[in-house]
Amino acid sequence: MARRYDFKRIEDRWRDFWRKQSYFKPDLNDRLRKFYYLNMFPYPSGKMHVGHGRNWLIGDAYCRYLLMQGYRVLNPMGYDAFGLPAENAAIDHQTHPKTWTYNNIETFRRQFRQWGVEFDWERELATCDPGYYKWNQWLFLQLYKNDLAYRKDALVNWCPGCDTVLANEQVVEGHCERCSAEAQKHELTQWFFRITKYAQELLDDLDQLEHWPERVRTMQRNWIGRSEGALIRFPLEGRSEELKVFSTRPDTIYGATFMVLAPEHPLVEQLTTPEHQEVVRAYIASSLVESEIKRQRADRAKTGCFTGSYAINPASSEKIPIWIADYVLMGYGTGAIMAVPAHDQRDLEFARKHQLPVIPVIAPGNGVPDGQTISEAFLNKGVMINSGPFNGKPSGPETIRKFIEHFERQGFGQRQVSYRLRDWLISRQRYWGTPIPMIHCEQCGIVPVPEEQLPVLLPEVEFLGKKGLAEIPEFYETNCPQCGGAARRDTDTMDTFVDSSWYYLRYISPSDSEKIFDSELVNAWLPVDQYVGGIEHAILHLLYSRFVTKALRDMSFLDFDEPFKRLFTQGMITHRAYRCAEHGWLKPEEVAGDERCSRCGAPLHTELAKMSKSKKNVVSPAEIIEQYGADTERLYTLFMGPPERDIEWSAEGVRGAYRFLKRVWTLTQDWADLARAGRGEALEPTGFSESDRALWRKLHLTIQSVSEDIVGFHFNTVVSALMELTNALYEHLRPGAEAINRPLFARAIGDLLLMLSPICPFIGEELWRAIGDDQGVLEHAWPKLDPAALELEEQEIVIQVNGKVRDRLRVPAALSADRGELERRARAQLGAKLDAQEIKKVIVVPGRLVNLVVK
RNA sequence: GCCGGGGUGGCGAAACUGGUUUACGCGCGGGACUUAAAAUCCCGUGGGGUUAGCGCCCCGUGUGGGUUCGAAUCCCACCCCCGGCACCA
Repeated sequence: MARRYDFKRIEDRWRDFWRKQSYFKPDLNDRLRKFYYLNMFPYPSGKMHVGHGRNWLIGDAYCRYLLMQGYRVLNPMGYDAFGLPAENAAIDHQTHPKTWTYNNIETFRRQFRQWGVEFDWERELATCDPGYYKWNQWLFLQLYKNDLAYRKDALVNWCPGCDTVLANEQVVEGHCERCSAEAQKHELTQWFFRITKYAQELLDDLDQLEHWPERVRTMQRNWIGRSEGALIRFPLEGRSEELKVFSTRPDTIYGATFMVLAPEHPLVEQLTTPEHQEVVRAYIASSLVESEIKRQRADRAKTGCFTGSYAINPASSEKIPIWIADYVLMGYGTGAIMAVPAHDQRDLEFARKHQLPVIPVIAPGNGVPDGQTISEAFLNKGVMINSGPFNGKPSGPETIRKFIEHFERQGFGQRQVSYRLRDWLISRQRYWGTPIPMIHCEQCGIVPVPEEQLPVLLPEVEFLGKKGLAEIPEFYETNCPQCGGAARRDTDTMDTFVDSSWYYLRYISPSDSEKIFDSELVNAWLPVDQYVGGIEHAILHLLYSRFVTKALRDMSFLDFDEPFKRLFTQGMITHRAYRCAEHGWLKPEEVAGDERCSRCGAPLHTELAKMSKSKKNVVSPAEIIEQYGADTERLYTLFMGPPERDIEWSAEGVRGAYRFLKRVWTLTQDWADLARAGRGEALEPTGFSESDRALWRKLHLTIQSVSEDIVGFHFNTVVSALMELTNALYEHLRPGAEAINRPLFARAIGDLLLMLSPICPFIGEELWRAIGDDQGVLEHAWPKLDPAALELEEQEIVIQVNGKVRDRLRVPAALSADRGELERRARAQLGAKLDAQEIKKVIVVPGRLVNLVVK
């Protein structure tokens, strides 16, 4: 009588069904129990593999659960569609980035449908749509108006592979994060966003984000890199200018025996005396040629040269030489330092190399160190020496504070906080991005495009390959909005991180052509209640979004401080990859039994890697769905391990998931008549048999743990709880139909199906109908926990001797909290074994155990 | 070097605020069904010792200590793995 589990027969029906229903389309005016769930929108890059699926399957399961809990769920979808990769791919595929991108979007839509992943499709957006990037430009203009966007000359990271500028964040260990080419330094005039203005708030507010993973907050803290210290002005010998330095150790100023400037420092030229000019110029030239990576290697020799000029140490009034060296970076602090070799390892190395004096100013407890001979800078606490009025004081924060007060009184320094965070460079010299809405006029200078003229459209040209807008006169030739004269458009496009820094706001009113978003609705629906995405965005995207939110708040467009209330970062799905020395990366089917190449028999190199075409270790959802169905992929993806962890895809694991679904299918189909009959009958716990009570309790234990675990993203334990309940049902049914309590059985199997549905919605809907309900699963309330069902009649109590389990005891629940009774029973049960031993102490944990401590 | 996370069976992993370690699944072994295989179902499965057998004993959550009647869980020291930052003054 049981029909086979034929997933192919059922899946399409439900795909169509969900698409027709309005479950996933909330009315935003209905704000009671609202929930804004958001996955980080994807870059449409061809086809998604099962690793990409994790994010969407988590989200879909979570939202289906929320719907059954009665939430108004907003879960929209869009595409981060601009950017370099689209352009590079378009070049490779001989097509236009637009064609390529929209084709991919179409593929993504098909894949979501296959997975059974639903969204509010009416809110779908793509950042490359003029209706979207218009507001990107508008945002730029607002930032510009508020002095948060500005232009400056900068030595920028230049990628020779991609022919464009990179943000600091896109340079990983000196290489382009995209194409791995070694980054170079170029001087260009570029647009920046003044994110540093918010450095302190971005740092402080991390403390409020208690529902963010600790490691993400830590990464952001590191990235912002706050350090406290002092800004100190050193007079220059024979000049009116001063040299400013930042130091976190102003207490060591008496030990500052020389100054070091970054080679790019603006004062270098003036400070270099004629007799040193040649050497200095040569040094600057050589250090500029050095790439950033090489320069930032800490183990490099400390090269540098003397400028010929001197500064006056404002504390000691000593004359000290000014050097330049490339271990001092122009981008941090003031680009110049006071060097205190006795208490800074880098300065010490430099001093030794160039025979500069070393004066200790903090002595450890055991005597005064000799500046001539020390080989390690002293960084610990001690007592101030050689420091004028500060001699004898203990070093430490208190003394640092006194030093700074001293500087302030003397007028040569003050407290200062410095950040590692730099302003956000957003200019890109490529085609496929949002044009920056600015016009350069010879007469009027830089003029913003008037808002009513937005969007500045990307020209519809035949794609030019690697060139940018600067090669398209039809685009850049324009008139000045102020004087009407001939002028030139800015030909840079924006970093795509600008596009993604506010898209979560746009979903609220995605097709509004009058304004960027509806402030009133945005304030009602945001912050996003739950944001989910990959850990790779821990810094860039999340920091930029936080910045933009704060900037918009300060411009009164919204009224909250942080965009994402909760954040969950899912781990990567990896897969074994095989490589033959002779034949390169191999597909799994080209690998012979004992990890040898099927062509040449050579032993293979194997590694666990992120799925990628190049390593040929991609698992395609289409294949899994063809063979086992979408529910199996969904189930396995959520069951394979804790979602925040990286994990290896396993073909055997997939089969296990499939086996479980078949068990649920068979169980339900075999007993569907009984379940249908039971649904109409009254459920009466007082009349339960012992076996009924056990099932009833198991059901409610399952409801309890499943509900908690979904909210906590512990989908792996959700699935195992459902497996346990299924096993319990099989067990319960073994004696045969006569003994079955029909309404109980109907309830148990119905609740099982309801709880399985968020994860496996196809089989859920199908079997839900099979047991006699004609309403959609999502129209049903989530099973309700009855705490009374969890109570036990009898409890098992562990008997321990000296903390080791020796026996067990069954007691009526009523007695399980009775310490005296438990002890009595434990002693009685263990009686004989104990006789020779003296019981020194008895510990009773009600409801759990009795521990007899014997001599 | 600094910061964060982690280390539990053959494998992926469970274990609530210290209280029965190893749930659930994979794999493996045995059995049933079958002419056979697949599929399915049932039983077993941390290591070692002991027993004819029921059992019983010892060891066991990276290592070494500690706190406690009792530690995967708390404390100290250390080792290893993953991630972030790092010549940032």
